[in-house]
Amino acid sequence: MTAVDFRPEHNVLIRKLRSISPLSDDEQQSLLALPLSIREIAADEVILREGDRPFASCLLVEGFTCRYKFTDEGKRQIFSFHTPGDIPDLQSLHLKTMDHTLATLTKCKVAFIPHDSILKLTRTCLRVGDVLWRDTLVDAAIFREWMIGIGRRSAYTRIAHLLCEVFVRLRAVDLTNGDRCDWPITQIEIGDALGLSNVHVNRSLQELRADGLIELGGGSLKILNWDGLKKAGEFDLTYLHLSGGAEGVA
Amino acid sequence: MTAVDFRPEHNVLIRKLRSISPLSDDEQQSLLALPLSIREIAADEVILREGDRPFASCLLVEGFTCRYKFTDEGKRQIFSFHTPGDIPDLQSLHLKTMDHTLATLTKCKVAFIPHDSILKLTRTCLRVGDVLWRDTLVDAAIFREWMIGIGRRSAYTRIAHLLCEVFVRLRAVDLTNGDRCDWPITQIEIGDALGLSNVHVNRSLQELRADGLIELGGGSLKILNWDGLKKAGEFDLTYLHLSGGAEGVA
DNA sequence: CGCCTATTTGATCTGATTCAAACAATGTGG
DNA sequence: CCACATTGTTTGAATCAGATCAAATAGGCG
Repeated sequence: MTAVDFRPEHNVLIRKLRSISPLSDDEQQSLLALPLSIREIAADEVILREGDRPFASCLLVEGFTCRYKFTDEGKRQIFSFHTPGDIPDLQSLHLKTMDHTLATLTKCKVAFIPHDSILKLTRTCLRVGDVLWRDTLVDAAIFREWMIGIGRRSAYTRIAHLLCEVFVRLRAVDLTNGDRCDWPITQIEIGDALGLSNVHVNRSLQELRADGLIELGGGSLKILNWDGLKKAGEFDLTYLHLSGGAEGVA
Repeated sequence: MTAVDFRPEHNVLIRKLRSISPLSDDEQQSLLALPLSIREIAADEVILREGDRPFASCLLVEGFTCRYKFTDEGKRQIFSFHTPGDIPDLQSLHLKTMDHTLATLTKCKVAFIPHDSILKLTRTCLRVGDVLWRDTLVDAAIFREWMIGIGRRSAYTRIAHLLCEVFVRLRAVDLTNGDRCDWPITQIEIGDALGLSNVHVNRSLQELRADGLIELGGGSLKILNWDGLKKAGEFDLTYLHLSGGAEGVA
C-alpha cells in the first residue's frame, strides 16, 4: 500500500519511517490514527528550550530545524539538522528534561503528537514501537558520524560529508529534484554544526566549488559530481541504516 | 528490593538500569531471568567489528570498553567509554549492521545476551523495554555532550569534562571509592576520544594537576577539588539523566 | 529604497599538531 | 629476580590548520 494522500502530515512521517524500515499496511494505518496538532512556526524560533519538560513530541512536516546547545563561553554547537518526516525531539518520550534546544531554521510546519499517544501506539503496535526506537538509534548513529568529522577530519572533508548526508536524507523522503535540493542552512550554521568558523566554512566551500563538486547558493544545492563529493567527504551511507539502500544521484 | 547477590552479572545490569530509572521488583526479576553467556576477554581485543551483524548484545560486567571508527586517513575517533553495567552495543538490537567497532580497553568480563531474549523481554515487560530504550537515549545524550566538547570547547575543558563524566558514571554503579576511581584510559585514548593529540592531552593534564584539581596516574584517578573540576569542565550532569540525581564527591 | 543579514576577502594570530627523542613503568621469559 | 621488550608518558622545537579581527560586498525583503 502507498500511504494515502489526504493527510499530508501523517504521510511525511510514514514516508520517513518507511525509509528506515518496512511497514505493513496495519502499521501504517496505526500511524495514520495518531492525533496531530498542526502549527506553523516562523524561521529562527525556539520550539523547545533546554530545561523544558514537554508532554508532546514534534513531527516536522515542512521546513528545516536544528538542535543545539551553548557552551559557557557562548559558543554554539549544533547537533543535528532535521528535515520533513523527522521527529527531532522523539527522545523526550523517555528523557523528560530537554538537555538541549530545538529551533527552526526556516519557516516550518510542525505537528505535535502527545507523548501518551505515542506510548500507547508502542503498546498496541509493538513493531511500530521498534521502528520508533530504531529511528532514535539512527539519530545516535548520525551523532557518531558527526563526531568523527569534528574530531578527526579536515574542514573540507567535514563539509563535503554534511552536504552528502543532508542530500541523501532529503532524497529518502523524496524531497530532492534530480541532483538538486533546497539548502536553507547558512555558512554560520554549517560552522556551528561542524565546529568551524564561518570564515573557514566560506573558504572551504569555495574549494568545493572550485573542484567542480557542487553549486551552492540562493538557498539551493546542486551536486555536480556525486562520486567526487562522496569521496571528498569520506561518505559511506551505512550509518544512516536506510532500508532501501539506494545509491547514486537521480 | 535490593538486587540479589548470587548473580553478580545480572546484578551489575540491574544496578546500572536503576541508576537511570526506578525498577519494580517484578521488573528486576524479569531481568534476572535473562540468559547470559559469560566470557573473559583480554585487553585491547575487538569484540565486534564494523560490518558485523551480531545476534546478541554484550553486557559489560567487569573492565572498560570503548567504541570507535577510523577515518580513511587512519585517524581514530573513540565515541564512548563503557563501564560495568553498560550494554555498549544495545543499538545492534535494532540496527543490524555494526557501523563502528567495539573493543576492550582492559581485561574484561562480558555477558552476551541473545537479541531474541532481549526482544522477548521488551514484549513481556513493557516497562523494561522502555528503560532499555531510555538507556540508548542516554547514550545518544552523551554523544551530544561530547560533540560540544570536541566542536567548541578547549582541550583543557574537554578533558576536565571527561574526567567528571567517567567518575560520575562509575559512582552511579558504585565503583568509586570516595574521591578515587580506576582510570585505565591512556592519554592516547583520551586524545582519540576528544579529538586531540596525545602530546596536547599530556600538557593539558599537567595543567589540571598544577591547578590542584586531580591526581592521575598508576591506573587511578583521584579528584582533589570536585567543584573546581566541574567548573573547569563546564560539567552539568543533567545530560546523564540519572534517576537519583546525587551530586558531590563521597 | 534602505535595512538587515549573509557572504566574501584580507591580514594576523594561536591552539593544537607533528616530529623527534628521552624517560618511566610494566610485564615477560629465562 | 633481573635483563629486556613493550607500551605509555614527558619534554622540546617547528609548523600549520583554522580562529579571530576587521572591513567590504552582495542579497533579500518589507
